[in-house]
Amino acid sequence: MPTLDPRPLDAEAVLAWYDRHARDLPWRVPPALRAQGVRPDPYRVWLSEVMLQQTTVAAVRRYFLRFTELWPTVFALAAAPLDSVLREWAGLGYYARARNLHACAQAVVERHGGVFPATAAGLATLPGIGAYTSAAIAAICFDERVAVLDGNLERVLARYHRLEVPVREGKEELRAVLQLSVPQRAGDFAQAMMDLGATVCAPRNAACLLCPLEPGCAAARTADPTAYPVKAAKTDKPIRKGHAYVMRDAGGDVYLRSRPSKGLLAGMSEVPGSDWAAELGAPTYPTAGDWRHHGQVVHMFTHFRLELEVWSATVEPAGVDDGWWVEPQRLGGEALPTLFRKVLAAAGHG
DNA sequence: CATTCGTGGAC
DNA sequence: TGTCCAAGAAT
Repeated sequence: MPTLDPRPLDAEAVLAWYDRHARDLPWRVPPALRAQGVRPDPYRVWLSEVMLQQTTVAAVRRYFLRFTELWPTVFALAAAPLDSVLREWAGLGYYARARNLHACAQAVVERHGGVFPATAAGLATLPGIGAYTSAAIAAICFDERVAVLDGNLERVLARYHRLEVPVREGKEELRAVLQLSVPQRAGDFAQAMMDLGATVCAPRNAACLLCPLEPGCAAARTADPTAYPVKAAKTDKPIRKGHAYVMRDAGGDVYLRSRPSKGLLAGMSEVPGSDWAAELGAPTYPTAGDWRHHGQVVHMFTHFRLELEVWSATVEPAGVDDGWWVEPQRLGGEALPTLFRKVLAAAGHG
C-alpha cells in the first residue's frame, strides 16, 4: 500500500473557520463560550455521540431533546426502566445502541460514581463506546489530543491526501496522519473537522472555495474532488419475504409481542409473523379469524430488502398468549420499529 | 476482519 | 423509484 505523505493539516486555519462557522447544536458548547472556560457536560456529549452513530443530525435533534428532558442526568437515565428507553428510541434505528446506552449509564453510576472517565482509553471500556465515540468525548469534553476519526474525517482526509484505496484499507494510516495535526484545542478541532465534512467537504458536493484546507488539499487540484474517497465494489442486497399478522380483539385492541433480545430489532415490539426467507411460504395464521390480505410492505434494511405480506383479522384473545393487547391510540407509545409501524398502517392503523 | 446491526432524506 | 449514505460498535 502506498504510504501517505504525512503532511499535517493547518489546524489553525480550521479553528479560525470554526470560530466563524460552527453549527449551533443543542449538545454543543460554541467556541466563544468554550474559550471562556465553559466545558460541555460529558453526559450530554456522550448521549449525542451515541445517537449520532450512523445517524444524521436532523434525525437526532428531537430524540436528544426528548431524552434530556426525560433524563437530564446519567443518574436519571441509569434509574430508568430499559423498556422506557427502548420506547423512546423507537424509530431511531440500530437498537443495540439503546440497550448499550442504558447499560453504559448504569456502569458509569455503579463503577464510576456517576462521573464519566476523562480519557479515551477509560471511556472505551464502557458499553457502546468504541474507537470513535471514546475519542470524540475525550476530545470535546477534556481536550485530550486524540485523533477523532469518523465518516466525515475519513472523507475529508481521503480527499486531502488523495487516498487511492478504499478507506477501510487506509484507515489506520489516516488516523496516524490525523494524530499529527491535533492542536491544543482538540475538542474544537474535532468538531470543526466534522462540521467541515458535513457542510463544506460533503459527500456529493465539495465546496473547495470555502474550505480552509484547500491550500494543501490534493483532491482540490483534480477535476472532481468528490471522486474521493474511492469506493469498494458493492454487492447487491438479497430479498427476504414473509407474512405479518395484525390481530384485533372484539374491542379493536391490537396484539403485540416482544422480539428476541438478540439479533435484528432486538428487544423491540412487533406484530406476529412468519420467518423471513428467500421464498414466500403459504400464510400460517396464529389463530382462527376472518383473515384478510392488505397487500405488501417493503422495507429496506442495511443488508437486505424485506417484503412482508400484511394480514389482519378479528380473533378470540384466548388464541394467543405470549404478548399483550394495545388500544390503537396507544400504539404510538410502544417500542415499535418503523417496519412494524408500516405494517400497522397498511392494516388500517396509520 | 467481514458481517450484522435501521432509518429517513437527498438526489 | 432506486441508490447512496449519516458524528460506528459488537462480534
